[in-house]
Amino acid sequence: MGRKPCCDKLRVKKGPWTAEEDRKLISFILANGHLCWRLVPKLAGLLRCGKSCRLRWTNYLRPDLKRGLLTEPEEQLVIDLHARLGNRWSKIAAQMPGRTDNEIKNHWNTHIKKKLLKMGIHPVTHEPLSKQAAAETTHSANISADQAEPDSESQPRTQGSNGAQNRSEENSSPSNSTSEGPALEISCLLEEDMPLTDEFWNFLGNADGNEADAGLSVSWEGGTYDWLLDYQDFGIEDFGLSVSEAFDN
DNA sequence: AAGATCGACAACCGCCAGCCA
DNA sequence: GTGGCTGGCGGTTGTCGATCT
Repeated sequence: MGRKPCCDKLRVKKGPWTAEEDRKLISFILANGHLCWRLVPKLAGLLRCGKSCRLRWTNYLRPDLKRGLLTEPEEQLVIDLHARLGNRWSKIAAQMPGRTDNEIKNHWNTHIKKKLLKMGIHPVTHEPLSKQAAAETTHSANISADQAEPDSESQPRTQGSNGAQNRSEENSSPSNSTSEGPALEISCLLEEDMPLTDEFWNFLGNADGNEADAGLSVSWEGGTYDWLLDYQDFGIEDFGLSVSEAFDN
């Protein structure tokens, strides 16, 4: 297609972020907002592509992120939402303040999927496995145990038939074939997306040289932002301050 | 104690949608 | 209407610590 890469790959660093890079990114974004992500690494003095900066910020550095494993109620919510929405992790994450799509996706793949299989529930259709097995017996006999794991996600990846395309297929979620049980319980949550993100960015916008206006007085002079880096380890709740409270002030 | 294997999660890749000139 | 650019998404891979042999 001749599309230009999002960055000059030859001069871009890849791999795990260092504490120094994190500091630079946090410092820049809280001082300026993210402007255009493509410009962020340049202006912040980072040898990363804008995309990488955006991911690092949204998935790891954002101060409103919760850290640590999903709680039981959160896990149940993920299962319910997945039953209704399928692999639309961003939509699922939108219903769970402080959690990212990446985090939920990882947790699904490493924990919940196995948990559901153990419980005899198909992780994709949310149907009982026995029912699913009956439907698949015609072609699963020769497949190894791993491959036999009923999982549409392990189909050969054909770009264009993946999640990106699902986004334009509003009713492609597995819930179409399931009973309404959990889906009804959460239907009220799906009326509209959580507004948290916008408020958060408004907050950052206010931080444009005048943090006090945002209700949170943060000193960036002299690089005193260690408190923010600490969120990575403890989560914002551990400071006795919820994000919504911060916005309300 | 050392190497092999596994599991969890951070990060990357490639695609699409939407915006704008 | 068209093409380029950016942000955002989901799938996949890479890395590293934990556990096992």
